[in-house]
Amino acid sequence: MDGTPVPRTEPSWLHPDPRANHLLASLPEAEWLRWQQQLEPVELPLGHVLYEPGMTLSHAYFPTTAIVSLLYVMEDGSSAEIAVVGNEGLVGISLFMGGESTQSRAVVQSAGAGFRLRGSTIVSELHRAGPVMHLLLRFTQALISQMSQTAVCNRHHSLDQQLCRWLLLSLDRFSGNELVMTQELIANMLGVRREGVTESALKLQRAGLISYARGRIKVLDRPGLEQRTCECYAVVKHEYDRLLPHVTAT
Amino acid sequence: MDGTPVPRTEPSWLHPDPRANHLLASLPEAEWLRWQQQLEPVELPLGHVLYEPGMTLSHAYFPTTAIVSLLYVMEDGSSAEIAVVGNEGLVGISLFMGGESTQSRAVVQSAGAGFRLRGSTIVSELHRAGPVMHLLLRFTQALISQMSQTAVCNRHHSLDQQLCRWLLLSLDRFSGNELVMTQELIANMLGVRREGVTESALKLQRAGLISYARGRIKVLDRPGLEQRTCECYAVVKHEYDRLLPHVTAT
DNA sequence: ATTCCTGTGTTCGGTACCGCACACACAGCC
DNA sequence: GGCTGTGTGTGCGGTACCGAACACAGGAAT
Repeated sequence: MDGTPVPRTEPSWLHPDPRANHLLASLPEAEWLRWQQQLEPVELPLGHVLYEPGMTLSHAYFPTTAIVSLLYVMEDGSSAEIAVVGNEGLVGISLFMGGESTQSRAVVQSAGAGFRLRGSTIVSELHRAGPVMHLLLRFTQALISQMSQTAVCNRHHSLDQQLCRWLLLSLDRFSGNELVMTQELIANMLGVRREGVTESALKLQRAGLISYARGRIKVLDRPGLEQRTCECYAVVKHEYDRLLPHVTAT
Repeated sequence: MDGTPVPRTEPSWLHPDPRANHLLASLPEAEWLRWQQQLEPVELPLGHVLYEPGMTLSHAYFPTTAIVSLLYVMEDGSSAEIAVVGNEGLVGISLFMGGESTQSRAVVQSAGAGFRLRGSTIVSELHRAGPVMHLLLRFTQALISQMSQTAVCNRHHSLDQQLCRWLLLSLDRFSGNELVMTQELIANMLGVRREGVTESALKLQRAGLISYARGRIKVLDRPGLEQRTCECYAVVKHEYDRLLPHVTAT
């Protein structure tokens, strides 16, 4: 944790330092000062929907301890995760990309906190065509690579591998080794049956990589997961590290 | 076709009006004049690789009659298409998004012509933070929606539906109703077996929607294809129309 | 303790696609 | 004509996942 932690009276896990978000942390001093007063702390409870498909966005969200899924929900109700955003990024790129809306839904996958910023602030910042623009665009590029890899992974890899990838991606966006997440929810994210997740999770459990108990996953052997997953995880991770050097957590 | 078709001595199919590319066509007058002299006509033969994963890009490509696939090739050689770009867009967004390279490969899927522009020109244009920036970003947003939808489609829809989607997407980026494309190549794009494509194509043929003969697909009943495909096609098409109103071809 | 509910484990038949092998069909070339 | 190569059709067994049904287990409420 970098930045300047100031003691507060309110619980610190609720609104920690904005700079726990790596994008905010890597803002140059001048921009940081401009933004600081405008950042609005928000609580992001599990399942909370930041935006729905087609909805005009008003704010961009910078998670600090929360994890947000970009989910696509089909006409028949089945769904698939397009990408995950945690403290390494921001939710709501369509604000500055143009169009002001997406086809996807943004749902809080792991409860936590974050900050938000009015869309107009971001847009005007983009127009300065300075370092913030480059930061935002590089993050978008990283997000694109995650989406591409999701497409590829959905096509070619086994559920076992995808579950590992998903756990690792979530873990990277989360401090600690325990995720609060039912198999049912994971199945929604991956766009598969719950039973499939059960089976894959059992394999991982028997191999001693994780321990699973009623919605709490504890990761016991991270290297083991990395060994079982497909190349997709590493590709995405490298791309994030390359494009957002400040962000290198983990 | 908009723009101003001028008779030429050279074969017109080779280097038609740059403004056959809809992005170029929707440039404001001032920007168009700046770019015009810098646009370099290029021939894009079938199978030509515009860039490889990790390669630093020098130019952005604006197809006019060609279609380019953004393809991801895995370690084991299998592949999957991430998105298609034709005369509605440009190839090489990573030039201005930052990072200057992608994890994917850009391959000419249907031979034709196009124009290219030095990367530095695009970047400096972006820094003006004017209408061109918005145009480029809106196109990127449209491309993102295509990628997302590919991910979803790969997860949930049958090969039959995906083949229809693929044909329609290609058709939208192509004038005429005949594609030159072997089943083998389509299989590569969709990331499936060639035999699978054969079977699906047969169904379409028996239904009288297409006719297939040694690498030439003639589309006989476009509405029929639209009826058979999944929602993905319409979603992507609407998003392109919404974000790039000038581009509305077909 | 009993009940209820949520979350997890298990089974079974079905299907869509895979990998492989091979047969055929058309085109160009000699 | 016969040859060759490329593109397309077909038939196999195998497997990964689906849909549905159900059994069970832990925690919370009563």
